[in-house]
Amino acid sequence: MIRVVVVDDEQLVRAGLRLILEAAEDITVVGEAADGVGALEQAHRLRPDVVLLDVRMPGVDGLTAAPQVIAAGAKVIMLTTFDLDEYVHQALRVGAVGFLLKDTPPRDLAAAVRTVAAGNAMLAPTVTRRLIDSFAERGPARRDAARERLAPLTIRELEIVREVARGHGNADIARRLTMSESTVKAHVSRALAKLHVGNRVQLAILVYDADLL
Amino acid sequence: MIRVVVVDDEQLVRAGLRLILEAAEDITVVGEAADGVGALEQAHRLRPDVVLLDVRMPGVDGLTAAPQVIAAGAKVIMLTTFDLDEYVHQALRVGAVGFLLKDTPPRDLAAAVRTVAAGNAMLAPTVTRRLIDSFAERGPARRDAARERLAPLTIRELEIVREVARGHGNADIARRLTMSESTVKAHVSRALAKLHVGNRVQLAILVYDADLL
DNA sequence: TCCGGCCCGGACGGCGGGTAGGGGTCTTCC
DNA sequence: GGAAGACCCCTACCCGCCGTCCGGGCCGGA
Repeated sequence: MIRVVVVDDEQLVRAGLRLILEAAEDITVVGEAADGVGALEQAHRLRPDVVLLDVRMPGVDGLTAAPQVIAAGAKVIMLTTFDLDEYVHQALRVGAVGFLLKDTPPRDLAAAVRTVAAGNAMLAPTVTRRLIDSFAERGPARRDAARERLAPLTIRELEIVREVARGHGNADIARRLTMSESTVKAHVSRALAKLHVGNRVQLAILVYDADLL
Repeated sequence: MIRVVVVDDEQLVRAGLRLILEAAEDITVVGEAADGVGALEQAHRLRPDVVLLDVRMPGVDGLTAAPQVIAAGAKVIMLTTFDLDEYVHQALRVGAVGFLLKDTPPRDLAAAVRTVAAGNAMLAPTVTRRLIDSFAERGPARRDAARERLAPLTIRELEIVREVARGHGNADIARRLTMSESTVKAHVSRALAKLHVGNRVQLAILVYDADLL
């Protein structure tokens, strides 16, 4: 049985959600709250599997409450009437695994709760679309290309180049890796030659593109 | 009526998909193909709204065919038995707006076709989950923070700092922006002071995080 | 044995970063 | 209207760090 808490400032919405969810035999609504504070309190006291959290609410809103609710051990599905980019970005960043519009059909809502409870994620189709778009443009296209370029480097060289990309000077790197500054210079120099770049900034750019922190 | 083409190397799978989709009254399967070449041919000839494309196929597989199918004006939903990260990344990068596993229930499959035809996107829950994860860690969190840090810079300083982040030397920058090398150095120096960083590599890192190319 | 990776030293030229200051425009305040 | 000040852009000069080139030594594996 999946235990759910619904949080919304409008009592009518809460009632509607409860009605929809209770209709499913494997879901039970164990609590309600009208704002972020109540949500957090219920999350700690009732230990629900899933919390449906309205984005906008008077007092502490859903977005600010979400991180702590998640920390309390619950999966969070955000609910909203409008899927503004700002909301979505922030919600997903703080760890929400669902983002639905309030016009979601009942059966999809129940399905979302099950999906999330199972450790997966569920987004409204429009949200999914935009998430894919933002992923595609920033995709791992350059990443693979950059890694290809970094391939000829030896282990040690790569290690030093990563330090370079962190913005450290040669002296710093020498200290961190406990070696002579001359050695660091030699490694950097050979890396520059292998990668056909002129200075350490371009070195850092490559490491950055390759996504190696 | 949503016009669909199904592409899979196994005839049995194609028949199954056709059966499922034809059961929906607003969907009609107008064509089938067994590989990427056939998919592209059908896409051009039949102009379907949606193409269901198997990832792995003998000959030209779905991933390589997808870009051209999309270019032909169809929405693409990728199908696969295993949701390997590599597949997902590549598929979404080339413009697929759906990614489903072959164990997707019939009604979800039809729903996915409708969703995609409406211009939105539909992913398998497990895929959505991992997409969110990769978004959260690489999200616009640092971007905004970095832009905040770069705020105190003047227009000109920012202009120069961006050149720095491209890996250009001071002399290069001076030539590009038609000013003295001394001037460039001064700007860089003041930028370093304002941002409280020690060298130009860290400067480049900030610009990179801020996503200003 | 030779080869390749990893480590070190020294010296040199050039680039990078700090400092000081001149000229320009705009606001503020008398 | 004019002076003071703030801010930005530009420049010249000095020095430390970076990058290169020359050495060389130590190890592991083909």
